[in-house]
Amino acid sequence: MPFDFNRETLKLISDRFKTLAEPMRLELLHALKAGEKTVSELVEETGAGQANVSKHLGLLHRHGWVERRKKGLNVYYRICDPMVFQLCELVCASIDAEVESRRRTLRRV
Amino acid sequence: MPFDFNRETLKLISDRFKTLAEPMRLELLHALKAGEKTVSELVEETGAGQANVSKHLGLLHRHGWVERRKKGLNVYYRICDPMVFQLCELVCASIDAEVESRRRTLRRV
DNA sequence: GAGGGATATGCCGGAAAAGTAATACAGTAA
DNA sequence: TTACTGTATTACTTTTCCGGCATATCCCTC
Repeated sequence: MPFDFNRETLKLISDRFKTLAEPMRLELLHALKAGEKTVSELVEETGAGQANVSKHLGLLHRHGWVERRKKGLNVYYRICDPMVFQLCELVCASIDAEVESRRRTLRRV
Repeated sequence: MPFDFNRETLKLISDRFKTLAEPMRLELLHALKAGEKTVSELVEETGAGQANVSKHLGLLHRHGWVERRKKGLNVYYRICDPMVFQLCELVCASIDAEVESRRRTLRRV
Protein backbone atom coordinates (compact mmCIF):
# COMPACT_ATOMS: atom_id res chain seq x y z
CA MET A 1 0.00 0.00 0.00
CA PRO A 2 1.77 3.13 -1.21
CA PHE A 3 -0.30 5.66 0.74
CA ASP A 4 -1.68 6.14 4.19
CA PHE A 5 -4.70 8.34 4.15
CA ASN A 6 -3.76 11.31 6.26
CA ARG A 7 -5.11 14.79 5.60
CA GLU A 8 -2.30 15.71 3.27
CA THR A 9 -2.75 12.63 1.12
CA LEU A 10 -6.49 13.14 0.98
CA LYS A 11 -5.84 16.65 -0.28
CA LEU A 12 -3.62 15.29 -3.04
CA ILE A 13 -6.22 12.78 -4.09
CA SER A 14 -9.08 15.26 -4.01
CA ASP A 15 -7.05 17.73 -6.05
CA ARG A 16 -6.63 15.10 -8.68
CA PHE A 17 -10.30 14.31 -8.74
CA LYS A 18 -10.99 18.02 -8.95
CA THR A 19 -8.99 18.21 -12.14
CA LEU A 20 -11.41 15.75 -13.70
CA ALA A 21 -14.47 17.41 -12.21
CA GLU A 22 -15.13 19.70 -15.14
CA PRO A 23 -17.02 18.82 -18.31
CA MET A 24 -14.77 20.91 -20.50
CA ARG A 25 -11.62 19.19 -19.31
CA LEU A 26 -13.19 15.79 -19.80
CA GLU A 27 -14.20 16.87 -23.27
CA LEU A 28 -10.64 17.90 -24.01
CA LEU A 29 -9.26 14.61 -22.73
CA HIS A 30 -11.82 12.73 -24.77
CA ALA A 31 -10.92 14.71 -27.86
CA LEU A 32 -7.27 13.87 -27.28
CA LYS A 33 -8.06 10.19 -27.06
CA ALA A 34 -7.91 10.09 -30.85
CA GLY A 35 -4.38 11.46 -30.83
CA GLU A 36 -2.46 14.65 -30.23
CA LYS A 37 -3.99 17.93 -31.34
CA THR A 38 -3.17 21.60 -31.37
CA VAL A 39 -4.93 24.17 -29.23
CA SER A 40 -6.61 25.60 -32.30
CA GLU A 41 -7.99 22.22 -33.24
CA LEU A 42 -9.34 21.74 -29.75
CA VAL A 43 -10.88 25.21 -29.78
CA GLU A 44 -12.50 24.34 -33.09
CA GLU A 45 -13.69 20.96 -31.88
CA THR A 46 -15.14 22.12 -28.57
CA GLY A 47 -16.46 25.50 -29.62
CA ALA A 48 -15.07 27.05 -26.45
CA GLY A 49 -13.02 30.23 -26.18
CA GLN A 50 -9.29 30.03 -26.88
CA ALA A 51 -8.26 31.43 -23.50
CA ASN A 52 -10.55 29.00 -21.76
CA VAL A 53 -9.21 26.00 -23.63
CA SER A 54 -5.66 27.12 -23.03
CA LYS A 55 -6.23 27.47 -19.31
CA HIS A 56 -7.85 24.08 -19.00
CA LEU A 57 -5.04 22.49 -20.96
CA GLY A 58 -2.53 24.22 -18.74
CA LEU A 59 -4.24 22.81 -15.67
CA LEU A 60 -4.33 19.31 -17.13
CA HIS A 61 -0.67 19.69 -17.96
CA ARG A 62 0.31 20.89 -14.50
CA HIS A 63 -1.46 17.90 -13.02
CA GLY A 64 0.26 15.46 -15.32
CA TRP A 65 -2.69 14.33 -17.41
CA VAL A 66 -1.37 15.67 -20.73
CA GLU A 67 1.99 16.45 -22.28
CA ARG A 68 2.80 19.15 -24.82
CA ARG A 69 5.12 19.63 -27.70
CA LYS A 70 5.84 22.85 -29.55
CA LYS A 71 6.10 22.76 -33.31
CA GLY A 72 6.43 26.11 -34.98
CA LEU A 73 3.54 28.31 -33.95
CA ASN A 74 1.49 25.42 -32.71
CA VAL A 75 1.47 23.51 -29.46
CA TYR A 76 0.44 19.87 -29.66
CA TYR A 77 -1.17 18.28 -26.64
CA ARG A 78 -1.50 14.58 -26.03
CA ILE A 79 -2.72 12.25 -23.31
CA CYS A 80 0.06 11.51 -20.87
CA ASP A 81 -1.57 8.78 -18.85
CA PRO A 82 -4.39 6.70 -20.43
CA MET A 83 -5.38 5.72 -16.92
CA VAL A 84 -7.76 8.66 -17.06
CA PHE A 85 -10.02 6.59 -19.31
CA GLN A 86 -10.06 3.75 -16.82
CA LEU A 87 -11.24 6.25 -14.27
CA CYS A 88 -13.99 7.45 -16.55
CA GLU A 89 -15.11 3.92 -17.27
CA LEU A 90 -15.30 3.15 -13.58
CA VAL A 91 -17.32 6.28 -13.03
CA CYS A 92 -19.63 5.36 -15.88
CA ALA A 93 -20.12 1.99 -14.27
CA SER A 94 -20.92 3.67 -10.99
CA ILE A 95 -23.46 5.86 -12.75
CA ASP A 96 -25.07 2.75 -14.16
CA ALA A 97 -25.09 1.24 -10.70
CA GLU A 98 -26.67 4.34 -9.24
CA VAL A 99 -29.38 4.44 -11.86
CA GLU A 100 -30.10 0.79 -11.32
CA SER A 101 -30.14 1.26 -7.57
CA ARG A 102 -32.63 4.09 -7.81
CA ARG A 103 -34.77 2.00 -10.09
CA ARG A 104 -34.90 -0.78 -7.53
CA THR A 105 -35.68 1.72 -4.82
CA LEU A 106 -38.56 3.13 -6.79
CA ARG A 107 -39.94 -0.32 -7.42
CA ARG A 108 -39.65 -1.14 -3.72
CA VAL A 109 -37.89 -4.38 -4.62
CA MET B 1 -19.96 0.67 -24.58
CA PRO B 2 -22.78 2.02 -22.43
CA PHE B 3 -22.09 5.72 -22.98
CA ASP B 4 -21.39 8.07 -25.78
CA PHE B 5 -19.58 11.13 -24.59
CA ASN B 6 -21.89 13.97 -25.42
CA ARG B 7 -22.11 17.11 -23.29
CA GLU B 8 -24.79 15.72 -21.03
CA THR B 9 -22.85 12.56 -20.28
CA LEU B 10 -19.68 14.52 -19.63
CA LYS B 11 -21.64 16.60 -17.13
CA LEU B 12 -22.77 13.46 -15.36
CA ILE B 13 -19.26 12.11 -15.16
CA SER B 14 -17.74 15.38 -14.02
CA ASP B 15 -20.44 15.73 -11.35
CA ARG B 16 -19.44 12.39 -10.03
CA PHE B 17 -15.79 13.28 -9.97
CA LYS B 18 -16.72 16.52 -8.25
CA THR B 19 -18.33 14.59 -5.45
CA LEU B 20 -14.96 12.96 -4.77
CA ALA B 21 -13.03 16.19 -5.17
CA GLU B 22 -13.19 17.16 -1.51
CA PRO B 23 -10.82 15.99 1.23
CA MET B 24 -13.56 15.86 3.83
CA ARG B 25 -15.76 13.60 1.73
CA LEU B 26 -12.83 11.31 0.98
CA GLU B 27 -12.10 11.22 4.69
CA LEU B 28 -15.69 10.25 5.41
CA LEU B 29 -15.61 7.51 2.80
CA HIS B 30 -12.34 6.26 4.17
CA ALA B 31 -13.75 6.23 7.68
CA LEU B 32 -16.73 4.23 6.45
CA LYS B 33 -14.45 1.67 4.86
CA ALA B 34 -14.22 0.00 8.27
CA GLY B 35 -18.00 -0.37 8.42
CA GLU B 36 -21.15 1.63 8.92
CA LYS B 37 -21.08 4.50 11.38
CA THR B 38 -23.39 7.13 12.78
CA VAL B 39 -23.09 10.82 12.04
CA SER B 40 -21.94 11.44 15.60
CA GLU B 41 -19.19 8.91 15.28
CA LEU B 42 -18.04 10.49 12.05
CA VAL B 43 -18.15 13.95 13.63
CA GLU B 44 -16.05 12.62 16.48
CA GLU B 45 -13.64 10.86 14.16
CA THR B 46 -13.08 13.73 11.76
CA GLY B 47 -13.28 16.61 14.21
CA ALA B 48 -15.45 18.55 11.76
CA GLY B 49 -18.68 20.36 12.55
CA GLN B 50 -21.88 18.33 12.71
CA ALA B 51 -23.68 20.39 10.09
CA ASN B 52 -20.73 20.09 7.78
CA VAL B 53 -20.47 16.33 8.14
CA SER B 54 -24.18 15.96 7.67
CA LYS B 55 -24.13 18.02 4.49
CA HIS B 56 -21.24 16.08 3.01
CA LEU B 57 -22.94 12.80 3.85
CA GLY B 58 -26.11 14.04 2.26
CA LEU B 59 -24.24 14.87 -0.93
CA LEU B 60 -22.52 11.48 -0.98
CA HIS B 61 -25.91 9.90 -0.47
CA ARG B 62 -27.59 11.85 -3.25
CA HIS B 63 -24.84 10.76 -5.60
CA GLY B 64 -25.14 7.14 -4.66
CA TRP B 65 -21.84 6.64 -2.87
CA VAL B 66 -23.33 5.83 0.54
CA GLU B 67 -26.57 4.41 1.91
CA ARG B 68 -28.25 5.23 5.19
CA ARG B 69 -30.31 3.46 7.76
CA LYS B 70 -32.19 5.04 10.63
CA LYS B 71 -32.09 3.33 13.98
CA GLY B 72 -33.71 5.26 16.79
CA LEU B 73 -32.16 8.66 17.06
CA ASN B 74 -29.15 7.72 15.01
CA VAL B 75 -28.56 7.47 11.29
CA TYR B 76 -26.05 4.88 10.16
CA TYR B 77 -24.16 5.49 6.94
CA ARG B 78 -22.33 2.87 4.97
CA ILE B 79 -20.46 2.59 1.70
CA CYS B 80 -22.83 1.79 -1.13
CA ASP B 81 -20.34 1.02 -3.86
CA PRO B 82 -16.80 -0.09 -2.95
CA MET B 83 -15.79 0.93 -6.42
CA VAL B 84 -14.91 4.28 -4.93
CA PHE B 85 -11.81 2.71 -3.44
CA GLN B 86 -10.77 1.39 -6.82
CA LEU B 87 -11.02 4.96 -8.06
CA CYS B 88 -8.85 6.20 -5.22
CA GLU B 89 -6.27 3.52 -5.87
CA LEU B 90 -6.12 4.45 -9.53
CA VAL B 91 -5.71 8.08 -8.60
CA CYS B 92 -2.98 7.21 -6.16
CA ALA B 93 -1.22 5.32 -8.93
CA SER B 94 -1.58 8.34 -11.19
CA ILE B 95 -0.06 10.51 -8.46
CA ASP B 96 2.87 8.14 -8.30
CA ALA B 97 3.17 8.33 -12.06
CA GLU B 98 3.08 12.11 -12.00
CA VAL B 99 5.77 12.30 -9.34
CA GLU B 100 7.92 9.89 -11.28
CA SER B 101 7.35 11.80 -14.50
CA ARG B 102 8.39 15.08 -12.90
CA ARG B 103 11.47 13.40 -11.49
CA ARG B 104 12.48 12.25 -14.95
CA THR B 105 11.82 15.69 -16.36
CA LEU B 106 14.02 17.32 -13.77
CA ARG B 107 16.80 14.86 -14.47
CA ARG B 108 16.45 15.53 -18.19
CA VAL B 109 16.41 11.77 -18.80
C1' DG C 1 -47.47 16.01 25.94
C1' DA C 2 -42.80 17.99 27.50
C1' DG C 3 -37.98 17.75 27.26
C1' DG C 4 -33.76 16.52 25.20
C1' DG C 5 -30.50 14.38 22.04
C1' DA C 6 -29.23 13.27 17.02
C1' DT C 7 -29.57 14.74 12.48
C1' DA C 8 -30.90 17.79 8.63
C1' DT C 9 -31.64 22.29 6.60
C1' DG C 10 -31.44 27.33 5.52
C1' DC C 11 -28.82 31.42 5.53
C1' DC C 12 -24.61 34.04 5.28
C1' DG C 13 -19.71 35.40 4.39
C1' DG C 14 -15.57 34.25 2.27
C1' DA C 15 -12.65 31.51 -0.78
C1' DA C 16 -11.98 29.15 -5.02
C1' DA C 17 -12.79 28.45 -9.77
C1' DA C 18 -14.88 29.26 -14.49
C1' DG C 19 -15.62 32.23 -18.52
C1' DT C 20 -14.50 36.33 -21.18
C1' DA C 21 -12.00 40.09 -23.04
C1' DA C 22 -7.83 42.31 -23.55
C1' DT C 23 -3.13 41.87 -23.85
C1' DA C 24 1.49 39.89 -23.86
C1' DC C 25 4.56 36.57 -25.86
C1' DA C 26 6.69 33.58 -29.36
C1' DG C 27 7.45 32.13 -33.91
C1' DT C 28 6.91 32.73 -38.99
C1' DA C 29 6.92 35.10 -43.26
C1' DA C 30 7.51 38.98 -46.14
C1' DT D 1 12.00 45.35 -39.09
C1' DT D 2 7.08 44.83 -39.68
C1' DA D 3 3.00 42.31 -39.95
C1' DC D 4 0.58 38.29 -38.75
C1' DT D 5 -0.74 33.83 -36.43
C1' DG D 6 -1.12 30.70 -32.49
C1' DT D 7 -0.79 30.32 -27.60
C1' DA D 8 -0.33 31.88 -22.82
C1' DT D 9 -1.36 35.15 -19.28
C1' DT D 10 -3.62 38.78 -16.76
C1' DA D 11 -7.56 41.28 -14.96
C1' DC D 12 -12.19 41.23 -14.05
C1' DT D 13 -16.94 39.45 -13.27
C1' DT D 14 -19.85 35.87 -12.04
C1' DT D 15 -20.86 31.63 -10.18
C1' DT D 16 -20.13 27.81 -7.15
C1' DC D 17 -18.97 25.71 -2.99
C1' DC D 18 -17.21 25.08 1.76
C1' DG D 19 -17.69 26.03 6.68
C1' DG D 20 -20.13 27.95 10.67
C1' DC D 21 -24.18 29.45 12.99
C1' DA D 22 -28.77 29.17 14.03
C1' DT D 23 -32.82 26.64 13.63
C1' DA D 24 -35.97 23.09 12.34
C1' DT D 25 -37.16 18.21 12.39
C1' DC D 26 -37.32 13.65 14.03
C1' DC D 27 -37.42 10.25 17.60
C1' DC D 28 -36.84 8.56 22.11
C1' DT D 29 -37.75 8.85 27.17
C1' DC D 30 -40.17 10.30 30.93
